[in-house]
Amino acid sequence: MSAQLIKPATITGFPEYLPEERILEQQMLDKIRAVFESHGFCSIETPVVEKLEVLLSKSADTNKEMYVLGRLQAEEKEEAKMGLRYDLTVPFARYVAQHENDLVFPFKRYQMQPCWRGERPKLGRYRQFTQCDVDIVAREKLALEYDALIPAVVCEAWQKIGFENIVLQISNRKILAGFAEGLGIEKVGDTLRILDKLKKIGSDGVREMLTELNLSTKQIDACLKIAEINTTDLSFADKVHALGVQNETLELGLNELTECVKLYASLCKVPYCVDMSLVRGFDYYTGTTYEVQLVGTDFADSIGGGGRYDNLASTMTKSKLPGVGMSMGISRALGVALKLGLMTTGAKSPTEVLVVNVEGADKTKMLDVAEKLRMRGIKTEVYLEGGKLAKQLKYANDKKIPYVWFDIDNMVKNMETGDQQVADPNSWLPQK
RNA sequence: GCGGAUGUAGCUCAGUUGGUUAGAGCGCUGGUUUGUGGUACCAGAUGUCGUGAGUUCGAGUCUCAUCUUCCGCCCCA
Repeated sequence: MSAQLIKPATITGFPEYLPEERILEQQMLDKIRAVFESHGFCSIETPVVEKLEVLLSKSADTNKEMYVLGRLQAEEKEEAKMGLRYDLTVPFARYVAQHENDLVFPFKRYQMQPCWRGERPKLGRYRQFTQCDVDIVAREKLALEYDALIPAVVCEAWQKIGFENIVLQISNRKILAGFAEGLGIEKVGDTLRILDKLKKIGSDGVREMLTELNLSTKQIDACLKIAEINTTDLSFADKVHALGVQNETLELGLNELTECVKLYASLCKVPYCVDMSLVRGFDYYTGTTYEVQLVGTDFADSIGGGGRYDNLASTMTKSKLPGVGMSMGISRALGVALKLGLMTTGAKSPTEVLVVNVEGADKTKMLDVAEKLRMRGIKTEVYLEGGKLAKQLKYANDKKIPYVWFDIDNMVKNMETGDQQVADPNSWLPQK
């Protein structure tokens, strides 16, 4: 009779959590939300699906591992016209362009939703992952101060959810771009992309790739020199100037970054590191760029990043809508933290109190006790079916429920210490 | 998509030069303990050895194919 059982399995890269992991994630999301809202950011959500023309509007790079969507009933040759969002920034740009007349600027929003990329999964890299983005978008001109505010808010959020040991990497694309221009390099974009790999492939690898780009040895030497600049104070500007390249964009970038870093340091105690090789993959960034890195672990990838984008919506509206924002890679951070033992899971349910069914107990009274506790905000469940007390206590223990209530004599048992004492359901409070 | 590995109980893994009933720890179930869990002790259950074919008297062990997962590249949270 039994046909071959289907092996229950998720598709690699699409994470799903056990209750205790999900509780951790929920707690993180709640705390992040609280931080964002404390700074006045409002929440929006956008559809998981966008038109391909929107998704590809700012990076026509079809090399990006993007999921496209079609219907099973579609005509055979019908071309895919929609896809799953790749990040939250591009849909946000569309949102702002579309609803421009209904929004109040500068528009401050946060968004916590999943994104999809068809990449090869590995530790901290998934095909579906949740991002928490905060962005500020203005009309015409967005003050530079916001470039400092955004990382301060994001770093505060990271700290609130238990990532104390982090560093903010910061740079400004105008510096590297202006520098390259000043050197007479034509393929500025490609050059920056290669320099971004410095930490990963080393100076020899970068030199090799830049040589393939037909840069002169002199140009390559200069590029490597600037990309290797790495400071934890404002001295980066002097170090860049010492390389002797003159360029207007370069100067603008240095001034912006100096102002930004100064303000950031006064807003936030999370250490920063000015890293000239930081460019980031998305080509829509036009100025400040950030990455958040875990320190003291083997995990080298960033857990978040972002930057300033002055023209993100330019393909969708004639209005000028400059913005700056950052993204927190919450799935990655959680996955890595659990894997590296930076965090451990706790309870398997939100229950704070389990009302147990002692033999001879009055079920109405049990439910009444539970309701009294709930009315005061204490999360309470009732072991209605009864049975052996040992089994009920094991249930509480397995789920890591901190308190058990014996309604028959109004005793509360602390499951951690084993202490038991008489309590009044109208006034008792769990110790947090 | 390309390159390199991996695959044995729910989990982490052992399994000698192919040899008969495939193991450990953890977890799980039950008991010691008729109102008290978590510790301890005792007992027990569990596997088409990833899948399919081949070599062989005999395959978890060898060969081929296929799939899966993992690690790089690409890309990036």
